[in-house]
Amino acid sequence: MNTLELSEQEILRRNSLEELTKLGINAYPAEEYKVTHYSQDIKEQFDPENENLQDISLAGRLMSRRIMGSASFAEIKDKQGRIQVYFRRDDLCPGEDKTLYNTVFKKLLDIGDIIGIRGHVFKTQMGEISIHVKELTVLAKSLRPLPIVKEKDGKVYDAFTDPEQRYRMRYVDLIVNDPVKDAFIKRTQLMNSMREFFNKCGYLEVETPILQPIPGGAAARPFITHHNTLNMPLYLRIANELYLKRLIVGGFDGVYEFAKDFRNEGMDRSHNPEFTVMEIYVAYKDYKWMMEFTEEMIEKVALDLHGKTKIQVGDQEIEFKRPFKRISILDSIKEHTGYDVSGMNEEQLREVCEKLEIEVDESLGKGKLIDEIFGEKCEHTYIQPTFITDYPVEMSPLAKRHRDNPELTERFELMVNGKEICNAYSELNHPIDQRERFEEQLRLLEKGDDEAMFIDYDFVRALEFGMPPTSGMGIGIDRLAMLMTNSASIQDVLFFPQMRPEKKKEKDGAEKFEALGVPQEWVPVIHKAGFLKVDELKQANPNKVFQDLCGLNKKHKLGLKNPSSEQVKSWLA
RNA sequence: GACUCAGUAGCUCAGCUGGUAGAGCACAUCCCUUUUAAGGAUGGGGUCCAGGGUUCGAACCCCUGCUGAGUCACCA
Repeated sequence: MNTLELSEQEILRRNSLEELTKLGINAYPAEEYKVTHYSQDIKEQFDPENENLQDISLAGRLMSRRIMGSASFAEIKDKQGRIQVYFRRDDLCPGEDKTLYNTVFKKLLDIGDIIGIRGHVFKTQMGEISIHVKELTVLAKSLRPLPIVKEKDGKVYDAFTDPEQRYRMRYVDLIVNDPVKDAFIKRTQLMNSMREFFNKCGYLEVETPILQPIPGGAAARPFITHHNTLNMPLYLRIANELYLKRLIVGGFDGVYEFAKDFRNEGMDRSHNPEFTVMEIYVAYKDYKWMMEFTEEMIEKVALDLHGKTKIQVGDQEIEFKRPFKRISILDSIKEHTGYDVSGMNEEQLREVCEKLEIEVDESLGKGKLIDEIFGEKCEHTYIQPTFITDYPVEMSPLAKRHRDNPELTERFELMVNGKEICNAYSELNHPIDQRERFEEQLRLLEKGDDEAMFIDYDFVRALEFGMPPTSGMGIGIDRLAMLMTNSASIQDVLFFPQMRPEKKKEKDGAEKFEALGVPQEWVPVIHKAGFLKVDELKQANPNKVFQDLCGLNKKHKLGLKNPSSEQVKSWLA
């Protein structure tokens, strides 16, 4: 890489790396570095009375430095957090040679470098538990400057906030913004908590195909890919429901999967093209049982993560203590709009939508119309966890008909903070009914509903062998993680949210410039001057090019022999 | 996809009605043996997102594009 492409600070760090090498120090050593303690443990365990922790070693990233002549303070960040370390020249370098302190530590190390230290723990006059360093080892040199974030009394200064940079360079975000790490740790705890809950019940964690010939189990636009050997399209799964139910047919009584699903739809702060859903299916249960099971699971998650059930989300306090409120979707609509839509036909529903000023288009069937009304007028009002139950059969092609009303299904969704996070039913196990419902979806598809489900005949075949009565539930892990970590955006609970690729400026290579007669060593300088392509250079004013090049040569002390203005003119000719 | 806002030093941000770019932190040089977003002095660092236009003159005004954010649409 040509130094012209680097910032001043990057050049300095590369120079420091060379200096280290010259001193015989490998800035990227191969050996294991023995770590005996971590920052937080030290702070908790140190007892000045006992004079414990008198020979410890620790490794991490250098986060700040305060150099005062022959003594210095620095902060090291390891997996547990930050701890202050104290360097004194004559303790680090007891002999005549003070290079390690004067040169290596003070001049050649930078914020961001990864080092290992050995020494004893003590308390400073200011009362901060610190490590007095006797041995210093360079473990990895950092060649790029880190954003410097400072904090005092909980107030953060110069925070690294640009969302684009934070998401594109999550590693930097994680290094400098401490709370970011916590959210991701909580996310993993959340999944562990659920897993523990399911395993205790004896349910089996399984894996099912991500590449599916028929994208079933949900209504959504899939990603399509192609398998070369089979020479057929394959879809990235939008749900794993149909596969898990096949396993119930096969005789497993309880199966669950934490699944990455993919939907080729819009992106915003609660949608990412790939996201994580947990789906669980339990034989011989119904949706009423599943509601209780879900409550218990979510309450447990809240307790495991926060030690309490009341959790702050934005400016709302949400109480996850059981039991949650329950209301049927039709009652909810009646409550919020005054309209009793039960038993209405499509036309009547359209009229209601019109009166409520809800925009609907021709392709919508009965189920979708009801869903529109609910989504528009009711959904956002459910801040505290609420089960919405008994959805119309048209919008639930995989759910069993309600035991009391064949127009409805035994289904519930859990609403929290105005959003759906969970969806469950008594699973439809009547193969003939299932086939008919799929066929109804096909009619919707033909009508223009591009989200209606595909027909999966193998799934119907499985049902024909007989599936026990089963209840299934799916929960959006990202959405739940957002709630549990008080994150406003899904991007805050995904390490690497989907982004547009970074654009690299195209530039012509050296050979194209050399063809004009430009000496090779001048090509990077021309690039630096802003002429990335031969055509751009040719259109430029030769005098300006000449002056720019000489200027850059001087400014960056490149030590090149300046071309004559005639030579420059000849390049552009 | 529509609308709104934003893009200036490594980071956070100023920059008035258009007049050759500023601060804090970071960085460099020097001084300083328990400091606390710790110091003091001095200094270096910029394609003001890109491209066009208006103008004697554009970081600033206009147009187009790129990227991101927000609102909406879409998303059972």
